[in-house]
Amino acid sequence: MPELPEVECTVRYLEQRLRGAVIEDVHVGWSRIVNRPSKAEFVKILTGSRFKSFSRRGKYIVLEMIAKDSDEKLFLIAHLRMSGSFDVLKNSSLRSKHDHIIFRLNRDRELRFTDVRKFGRMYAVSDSELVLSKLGLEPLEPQLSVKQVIDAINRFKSPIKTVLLRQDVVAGVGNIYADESLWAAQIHPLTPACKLKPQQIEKLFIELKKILRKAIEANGTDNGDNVVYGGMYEPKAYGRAGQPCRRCKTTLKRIVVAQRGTSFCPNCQKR
DNA sequence: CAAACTCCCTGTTAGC
DNA sequence: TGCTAACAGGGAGTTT
Repeated sequence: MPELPEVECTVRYLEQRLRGAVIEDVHVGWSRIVNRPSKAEFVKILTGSRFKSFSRRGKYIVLEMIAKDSDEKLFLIAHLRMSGSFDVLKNSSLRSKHDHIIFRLNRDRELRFTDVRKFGRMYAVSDSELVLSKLGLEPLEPQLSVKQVIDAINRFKSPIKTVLLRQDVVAGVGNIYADESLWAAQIHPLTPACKLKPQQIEKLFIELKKILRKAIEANGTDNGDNVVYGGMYEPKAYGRAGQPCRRCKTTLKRIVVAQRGTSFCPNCQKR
């Protein structure tokens, strides 16, 4: 499932391929993916618009557009959820049965949104905050301080993994990088967040940033489900239950936390 | 208020 | 072999 690094890679991919491109037509094959406005409005607003800037907030892809005949701001925002991905292709190339939204572009190209599970969501809004306002701290934001992270995390008594997954606390962390950072910081996923010492949270924060940067460089994690662009990040904990810990050789354990499969090392991630 | 559960989807896998 | 049922999982919404 795409998380912060995979989304970041997608944004870079799109920026490379879509700079200056114009949307000539929009085809919506599965309406539920368009969250707001209505399907008809979505198509109408975006037709004739031009890509202006490319960014990311948490797991959201934020594309600023130049509207066709309006001075109002316009953002095309997308969330890949479980299995969504974007591709920019020649319009003559073969379509997949899971291509649910197709933006026809100038120069005989198409931006295609493919999503097997159909959980992905798109928004066309004049103010990006309408979609992004509830998001929490941006982990790779350079100005973000350790104190801010400690304050954000320490007030919860729920398990630290549950807190890491909350997008309104820290944005962009999902199941993969929650397990990875907890393993790296040697913290048990069920540790109540408020019981963590500031030093532990600092370590967790530092490891999380390291892992996210490394994963971005590696083009993300390839977990087979969604097609990311050849992700080469190799998880140390995520998805490795039953296999030996890379630090101590103990067999990694699988438990369920917040309805999510969780792998950790029972030896070096003690409660 | 937080925590737990439900729903949306379909490919994959386990079970019979 | 071929079928069905369980399962996974991000996040919004609902219930506890």
